[in-house]
Amino acid sequence: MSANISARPIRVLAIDDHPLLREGIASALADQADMTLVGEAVDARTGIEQFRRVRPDVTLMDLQMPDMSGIEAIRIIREEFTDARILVLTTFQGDVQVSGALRHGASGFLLKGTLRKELRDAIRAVHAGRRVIPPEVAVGLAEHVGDETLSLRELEVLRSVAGGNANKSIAAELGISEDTVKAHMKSILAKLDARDRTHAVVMAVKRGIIEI
Amino acid sequence: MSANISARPIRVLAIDDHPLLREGIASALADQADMTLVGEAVDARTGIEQFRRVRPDVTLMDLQMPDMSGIEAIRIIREEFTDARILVLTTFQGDVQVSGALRHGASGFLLKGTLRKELRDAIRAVHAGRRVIPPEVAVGLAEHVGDETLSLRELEVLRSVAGGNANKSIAAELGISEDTVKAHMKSILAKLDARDRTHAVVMAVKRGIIEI
DNA sequence: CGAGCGATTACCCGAAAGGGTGAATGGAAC
DNA sequence: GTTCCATTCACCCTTTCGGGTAATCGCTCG
Repeated sequence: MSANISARPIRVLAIDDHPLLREGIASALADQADMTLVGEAVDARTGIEQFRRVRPDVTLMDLQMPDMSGIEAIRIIREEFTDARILVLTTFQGDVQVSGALRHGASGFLLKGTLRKELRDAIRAVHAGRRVIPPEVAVGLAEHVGDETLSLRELEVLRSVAGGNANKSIAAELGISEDTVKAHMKSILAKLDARDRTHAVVMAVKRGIIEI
Repeated sequence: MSANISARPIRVLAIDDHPLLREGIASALADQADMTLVGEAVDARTGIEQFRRVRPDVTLMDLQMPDMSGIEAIRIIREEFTDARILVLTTFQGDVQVSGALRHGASGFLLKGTLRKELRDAIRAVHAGRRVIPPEVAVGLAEHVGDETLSLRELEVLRSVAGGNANKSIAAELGISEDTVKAHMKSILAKLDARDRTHAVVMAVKRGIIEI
């Protein structure tokens, strides 16, 4: 099944703030003739710098990193290098994170429960221009296709709600009337199909819309 | 710095459902003369079985596993083997998870951002009978020492609140009066120092008291 | 056995939430 | 320019929430 037998190996860059996981990736690639790990980075900023320097064929990227969201990093890289192949390596963070990453140019996903062989197959597939979406991720995505997204203002309101603020406080915080906050809340509840503000926060966290 | 130069090596068991991370652990231990990986398991059940079979000196255990909480697995192992040394390898899950693991016999913690060297030093320290608590974990713990814990009933109520249920629904669900639910809510808000039910759910999730 | 605690219920009260409806503004897209 | 949409605000109303206070019951731990 190994492609690239005689061709130059697939050059891989790993961007992840978990040293032991990077170690595992290195080990999974070490004995493969058709791929080689050409760089590692512990955060998004150095990851992007590394990308510019080594120009990897495939980049493995974590979504949660200390300095910047992986999605933002993907956007920046793909803006500069349109043909960059980026595989997101993460625990499932909700459909919104996933669709955001895909929208900004990710080529696929790998859950961290991935086996060595699955990792290697995914790298080859992505390098060959295919998309890699594990079934559980695809299902999570499918559950919310066509859902309306929250507006920026609605996100601000929802984050404040998650902080335990009443509509009146949120109104003061955002410099708008309480009635307006209520209007936003109505829209938020409808869009998230939530029963009350608490449920809305829970749904938003589950779906990767906000973090707490 | 390596202890155990002439003694028999420290026998290590790794229980974690992330294959690549286990690979990283294996790789970090591979070139160490004074320690050896004697077993691996992907879930708590087989992890406990493995423990009984190989009797490791030090066990590395993830807290989130598919079949059983790592804390429960720690309890079971320590009930049978009082002198088992267990190192919890996890992303920080909130003070309640941490204190629960310590209470049930964990010897220490390692965040998944741990370096190879830190992992090896921690294994040696735990094997020597010391506790290993990273500063950030200790700080998280310290912030809530002396806090009252939620009763079982309060947990049931809070989980239902997180599901978007009104007090009246919760009352029906639990077969008690709405006034009783309100009484529990008052206690929950006080114990978690939360401003409203939404805030209470957020705090509880952050602190590892409930999962969503 | 009394003290303490968890669980239960009741009542009163004001504040907050949320549903319905309608409407004005302003910017972006077409 | 007109349509679409986010944002803003208002008024109505009922339901729910949350604070205060007090009491009963049963279990456990000194």
